[in-house]
Amino acid sequence: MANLIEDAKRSIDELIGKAYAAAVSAGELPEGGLGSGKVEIPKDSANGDYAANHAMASAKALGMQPRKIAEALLSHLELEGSFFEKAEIAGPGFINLRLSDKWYGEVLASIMREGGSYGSCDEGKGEKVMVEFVSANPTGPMTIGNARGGVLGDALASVMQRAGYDVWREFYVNDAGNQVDLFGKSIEARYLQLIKGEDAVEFPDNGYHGDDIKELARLIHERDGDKYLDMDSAERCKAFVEFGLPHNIALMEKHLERYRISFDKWFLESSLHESGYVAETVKLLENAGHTYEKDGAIWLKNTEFGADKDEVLRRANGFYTYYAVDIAYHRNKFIERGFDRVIDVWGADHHGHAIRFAASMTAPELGLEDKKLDFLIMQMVRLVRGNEIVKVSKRTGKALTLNDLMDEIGVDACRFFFNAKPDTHLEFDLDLAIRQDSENPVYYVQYAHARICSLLAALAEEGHKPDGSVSAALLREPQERELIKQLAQYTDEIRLAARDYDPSRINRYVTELAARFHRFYNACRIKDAEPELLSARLALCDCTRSVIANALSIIGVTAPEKM
RNA sequence: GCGCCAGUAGCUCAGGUGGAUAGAGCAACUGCCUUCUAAGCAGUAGGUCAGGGGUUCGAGUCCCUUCUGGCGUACCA
Repeated sequence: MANLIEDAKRSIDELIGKAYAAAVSAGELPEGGLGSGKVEIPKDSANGDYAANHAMASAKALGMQPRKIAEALLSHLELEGSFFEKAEIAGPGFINLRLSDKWYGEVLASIMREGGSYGSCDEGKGEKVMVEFVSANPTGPMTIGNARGGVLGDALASVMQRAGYDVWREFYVNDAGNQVDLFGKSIEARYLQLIKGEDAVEFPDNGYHGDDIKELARLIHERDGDKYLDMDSAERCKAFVEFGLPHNIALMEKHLERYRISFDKWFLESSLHESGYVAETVKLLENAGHTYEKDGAIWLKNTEFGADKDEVLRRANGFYTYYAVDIAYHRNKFIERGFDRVIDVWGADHHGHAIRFAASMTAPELGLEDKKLDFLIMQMVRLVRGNEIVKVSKRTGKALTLNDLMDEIGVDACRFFFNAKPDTHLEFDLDLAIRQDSENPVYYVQYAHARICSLLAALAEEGHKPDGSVSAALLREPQERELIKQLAQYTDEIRLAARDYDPSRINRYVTELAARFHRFYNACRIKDAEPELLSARLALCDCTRSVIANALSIIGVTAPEKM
């Protein structure tokens, strides 16, 4: 559970606090306390490893010039035995500090000690969190948008697990409602076309045009022949849905498994209808006076909760809307299943719904005051082929599927590529994707890992093995220090990725880690080094290998031993 | 119209709650393999941070405004 970055910052606060007290006793600084200064890592390491602005922050309170304060503090700064070996004043009054061997040694020691759990922290304190993601309609194959939502949700869940949350992954299956009816009608049309000929049967407006629907019709016909021909349409569609949905859900499960995502639960929308939970939830809102009737439908007075418009809960035809079902579903998550926090990963095409829905969920009768509902809205993936924008739609059936994508560029590249910052639009060039081989950063990182593995193997043959201890005092080359500093950063990176719901930080982190390793590798020979130096560098390599593998496992990318 | 997200190098994107000279990868150019994996390293070049105001010691970052792009504003989900 080591976080050497935070430890170093805290240590500086303490050292400066002590220096201030000493300076006050010596009569060099006035009493009254030091303002709350901030410790930062300067962009340019010429300004030290850490920079403290305490002197500047308390200039007003102490009635002195920042540089004078800094000088007084510096003269009483006791660095002996600390994480720092040197301190100096720079610029308007920054106190810049340089890390000591002790700190570097502690970084490597904690990695060796904690192994695969290095980087974890207990920020989450065991809070029960559900991450609901993908939740693609089971009416067709998953698209490239699901590729993004998939890694985003999965990597977020991983990052939060490591940050000490008790995490649950869930897929919500929309196996009821209008889209499912349409799905049944689409299969029906294809089925009848199969028998009567394409021109003899009209295809429904807004129907699903994809080839997968034709395939379902073909499978049904293959199994049961003309059996459904004379059946009542509603009954026929019901039978087709009962065939098509499980078929599609199984396929999604299979493709997501290939994509290295496994859910704790596939939650069926239909179960909320069957148990009467939707009706009960709507009743709850009705009884509380939050609804009214208009044009035969039941409306939620959503403007009461600050939303910009009201919403239909039950349609004039007696069916509940997705909106009512969503309220019931989230009530179920919090109340029935006791999650403290729910994070829904949704596409930007649902952000309007997210805002209004969040408002609805504040209805006091739902009892969610101390619960937290968050939305991670990811922007759309824009598909281009060269200069041409490719429009995708599940209905028109032109979408590039997740599975096609995995075939073309591989799971590793896919997961790495799509783990991008959620709130930026992502441009995906199909032409580029096909030749996303060596220019893809995922290979750069994997290469670093493979390089270390083969190095460790080669040295093991000569009898050299990491022995679990290391003298950081020997690792004084700038490339070695930069590499160790990056290793130390990992814990903080996980904490921030979890806090900001931005697992793409890990991509950037691990790419930089690989870069620093490559630099170190080119600058520092390991094989022919003096025995003690060799041993220290070997340990550094082993730590790097461990952290690269650790970080890649969050993104869901493999760490190959050979390339 | 209103709302959400974005606009940073030729391209794709980083830039924790304002800090010192705005970064990386790809593309371009120049070097480095008889020595641990060259899928690598070192270096050069590339910028009015969309435009305009403002806040302050200090703004890519905060506020206002204009422009551009994406998405939303269904008795679809």
